[in-house]
Amino acid sequence: MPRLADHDARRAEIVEALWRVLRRDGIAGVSVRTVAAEAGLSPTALRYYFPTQDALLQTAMVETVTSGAARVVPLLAQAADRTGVERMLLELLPVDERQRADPEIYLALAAHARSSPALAAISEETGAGIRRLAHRAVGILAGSGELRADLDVETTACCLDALLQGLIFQGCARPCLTSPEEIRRTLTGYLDQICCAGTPTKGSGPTR
Amino acid sequence: MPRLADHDARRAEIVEALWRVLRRDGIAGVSVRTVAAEAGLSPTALRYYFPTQDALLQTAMVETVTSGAARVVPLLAQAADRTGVERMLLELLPVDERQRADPEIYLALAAHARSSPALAAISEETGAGIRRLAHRAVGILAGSGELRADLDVETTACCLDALLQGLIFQGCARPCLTSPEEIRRTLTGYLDQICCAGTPTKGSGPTR
DNA sequence: TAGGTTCTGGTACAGCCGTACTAGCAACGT
DNA sequence: ACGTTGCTAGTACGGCTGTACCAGAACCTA
Repeated sequence: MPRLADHDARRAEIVEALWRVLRRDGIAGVSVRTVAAEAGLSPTALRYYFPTQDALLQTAMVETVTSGAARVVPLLAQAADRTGVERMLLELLPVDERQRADPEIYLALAAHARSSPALAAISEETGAGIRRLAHRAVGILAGSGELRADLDVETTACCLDALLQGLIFQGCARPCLTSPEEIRRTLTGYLDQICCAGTPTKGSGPTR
Repeated sequence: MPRLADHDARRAEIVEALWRVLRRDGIAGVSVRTVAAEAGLSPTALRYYFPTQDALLQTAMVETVTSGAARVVPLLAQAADRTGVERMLLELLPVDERQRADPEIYLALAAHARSSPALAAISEETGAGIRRLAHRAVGILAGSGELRADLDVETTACCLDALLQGLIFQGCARPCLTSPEEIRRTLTGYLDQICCAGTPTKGSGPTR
């Protein structure tokens, strides 16, 4: 077996090229040829690794989601109070250039879901994941006693879920209107709303 | 001057055809030909009213936004307390089939903004409009004395803004996961959170 | 060195895209 | 009745799309 190139590494390179094109030109700019050119390959070479365009888009979206999950899950595991919850949730939001990529790609592909049932399924599943995350977050706050006693856990989790998705959407679709600082401030503000006033959480504010 | 067809009516028909295609097949299914066929016209006839595809997309998006605004603005004008605010905000969310159309179209076009600066501008402006609306809503609650005294108006408005956009995104992008009842419940739940517990708001408890 | 496998570049095919042109139809003013 | 004008259908062009085929280069094994 000659020319044993690392297939997974090659696929990763191609997916990253797709991400670059996607962020630069939107989903409309993504084609087999443009992505291949971005990756420095011929369309045929790309097709060797991804037999069809839909497969490419699918793995690109899955890769994006798992990338985000890889960042969040460890933080979730070690989060035990509001400070930990806030740190974890911030990792999900487009608050800096590095983290901005994932949601942007995710949104672009989610919008394309009507054209591809596979993408729709991934999008739905991602949404469910964020919802679970919101539930876990509220559960942690309830467990640590920081959640206001008069709040329903279920409803609060739904609110947090919607808030997160809204911040993601705003931060990606309208970066000019929504600065990272504002995203941080809004998340902190909401946690202030749902947490007991007695708990001194101000320390979690200045992130710098 | 013969055959004096009502241009505006014709344009409206075409825009509605575009909406139907957009909701059925996503932005990828929208082309001059498909929209023309949906409207029962030849591509040439369509081109007579919209000289270019971008113009068509632009007016479709503007029309969507103004359609939503036309529903919300009167409700905003007469909203003086939480009940009015809630009614107004519900008009903005995809809680029934009729109202689902606007946000769906808006989202699809917003996602396409990277390919068209004009769409991006409209999208940004729409976002600013929703933000203003959130501010007005919180302002009304503050004016009626229903807003919790310990809450910052500015921060609460940002939270409400993000929550609304999140609900819109969820309701449109993942209708299977987010039922209209849940959207209503989440909005009510959030208003419960930011309003004084003392104020007896209708059905603010268990929605069913 | 010969053989066999993995990989890649070039080329080709339909098909759809946006846009443009041109001829012709329908209706109104005169 | 007739020309003028508003409007529409047909057709065509170049370009880009996804996909497919095929010859050949690169490399390991023997």
